[in-house]
Amino acid sequence: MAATWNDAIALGDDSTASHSNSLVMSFSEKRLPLHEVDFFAQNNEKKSHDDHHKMVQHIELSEDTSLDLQMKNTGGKRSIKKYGDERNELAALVAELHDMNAENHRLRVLVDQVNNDYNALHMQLIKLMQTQHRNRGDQAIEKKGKKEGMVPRQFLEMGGFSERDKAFQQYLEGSKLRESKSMIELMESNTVQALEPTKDNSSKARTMEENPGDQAFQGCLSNKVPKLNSLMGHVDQASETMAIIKKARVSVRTRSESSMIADGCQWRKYGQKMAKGNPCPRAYYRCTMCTGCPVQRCGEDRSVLITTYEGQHNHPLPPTAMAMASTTSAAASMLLSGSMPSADGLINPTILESAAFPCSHNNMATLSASAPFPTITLDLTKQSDTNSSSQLQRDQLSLLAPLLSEKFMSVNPSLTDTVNAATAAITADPNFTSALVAAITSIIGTSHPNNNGNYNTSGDQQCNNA
DNA sequence: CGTGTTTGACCGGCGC
DNA sequence: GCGCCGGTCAAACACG
Repeated sequence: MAATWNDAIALGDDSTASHSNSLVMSFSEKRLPLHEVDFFAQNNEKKSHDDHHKMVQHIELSEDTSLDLQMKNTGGKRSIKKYGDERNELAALVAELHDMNAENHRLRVLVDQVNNDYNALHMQLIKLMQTQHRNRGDQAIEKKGKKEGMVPRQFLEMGGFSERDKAFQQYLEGSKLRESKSMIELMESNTVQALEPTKDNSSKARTMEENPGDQAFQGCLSNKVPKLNSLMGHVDQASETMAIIKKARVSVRTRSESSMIADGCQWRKYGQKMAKGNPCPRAYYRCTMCTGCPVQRCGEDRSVLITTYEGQHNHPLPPTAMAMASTTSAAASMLLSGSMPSADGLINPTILESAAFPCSHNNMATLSASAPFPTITLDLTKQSDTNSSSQLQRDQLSLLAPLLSEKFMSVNPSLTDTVNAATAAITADPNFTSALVAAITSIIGTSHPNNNGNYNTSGDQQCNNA
């Protein structure tokens, strides 16, 4: 990584007087990375203004682990000096460098493994929720969600990610890689077991107590075990989580003459109310592409159309609606992940409420945990040009959906402060929200000519949900 | 006649 | 307990 040379190395040109680029490398008491050494040589080459002379300085490790500093001059190779006194020290540094590289590689493998495992578990959780969601009636779920309200923290978040972070942090604090690996494996096994409602949780807890090697992991869970157990014992946890997802809202603000947003879905108006403080009526729509689809929304204000998506489609969507649906769904998932309570309890809603995302030049995405349900708002009204330079197509927008989730995960080093994590998910990349907004706007812009505010009622879209 | 919209009534949550 | 308000229901109506 870095070399310490106490001796001044003078590389003088001995052939031509014009090539007086005496490279004086004074590294006394100064550590320079290798790339800086190389840059130093190249910079000096530029100063020479001599194109015929190409000087490449490199450090190579010979078979006897000696380190030679060589200079290539017009193809010639000349050994400058050997530093026998420094040989052992440099060799030790190189060995250390190799060790650190190997350790770095192991860390990369570990991180990749953690990410892969998390993704796999995430998919497993989604499948489980979908399965349970199909088995149970939507009405039962809605009633359940209404009665029980918010369920603390997504289950996978509790058992998996945050604990893995702790394990990784413990590794960084000096513990052995093997220990953290075993911890992670243990966490994953517990997470998987937690996803299986048939497991005996008490026996699992007993096993953890009997195993002294799991003390660390148990300590990690100590403050969360009540919550964990309370959740693990419930068969309806997936349904409850599904209810939360259904209640999470993604709000899109657009400027539109139409009373509806043309996003490719079929909407049926089932009510209209005059909202207090708003002269414009608020209309309520349901997705009619499938009976029982939980996605609903309302729009208000004539100049600024506010479309609020609530729930997730439980049926296949046409390509025209896929992009918007997947994006809003991912945004809702991200919102839920970020709105989950911390270890100290529920997040103070005012924190989320004030968590405005300073994306780009203006706040285009805002988080709101104001009652009754957490909402993420994408403000497209500040987009001056609906056909922005991004011009993302629908399929490209669909790629943004997993990006939303990945963004959240990648910048989520610790869930002890989930608000910061959710905020960082978007603010980490200033262009991300801009691209998202541009993509949604492009969809709206391209959809209008076909729909003209009236959605197709011909029923050409099939629904496989009986 | 089928489908979608309109609109007043109804219900439940929430604050005072 | 009461009233307000948001959300939903359902009958009446409109339209192709």
